[in-house]
Amino acid sequence: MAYWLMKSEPDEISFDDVLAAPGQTVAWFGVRNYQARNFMRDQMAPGDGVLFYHSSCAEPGVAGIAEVASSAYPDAAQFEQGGKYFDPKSTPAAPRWVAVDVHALERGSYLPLAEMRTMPALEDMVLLQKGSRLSISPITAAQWRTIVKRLRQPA
DNA sequence: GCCAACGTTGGC
DNA sequence: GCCAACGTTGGC
Repeated sequence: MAYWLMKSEPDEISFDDVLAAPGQTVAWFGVRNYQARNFMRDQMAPGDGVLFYHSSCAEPGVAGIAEVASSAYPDAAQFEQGGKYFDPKSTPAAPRWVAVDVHALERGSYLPLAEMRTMPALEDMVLLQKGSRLSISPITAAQWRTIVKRLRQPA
């Protein structure tokens, strides 16, 4: 059982969008970074905890709690010629990029990035390190507990 | 819109 | 294999 923070631009897919999706589940595709891909391919397993993070928006932060709902499978978007996520170097026989399904569980009271930066228990988070821009990053069990507890506090 | 930081590409 | 140039990310 591992824990992850996954970034999404809410203009594209917000946590509420996932809650509203059939089965409260969406495919997490379009990752085009090897480190993030390797986490999905090699380490993610169904049931892993996910913090759903909103990036590139007015107030970045953690919007809700989710879980990994599948193991990694080839990202279909890499084969869609002309599409935003097309990769000419990928082939169906040797797919380069993978996706996983993510299932939304619980919307917390929003935890802004600015507040995360004030929490000593979170100072080692990959997300908070200078220059960090990984779209998927591992978090520790202790960080997970701290954030989930905070998300569950009434606003 | 700016810009720092990072990842990738490609010439050599 | 080096490294400069370029593209992208993402907070502010």
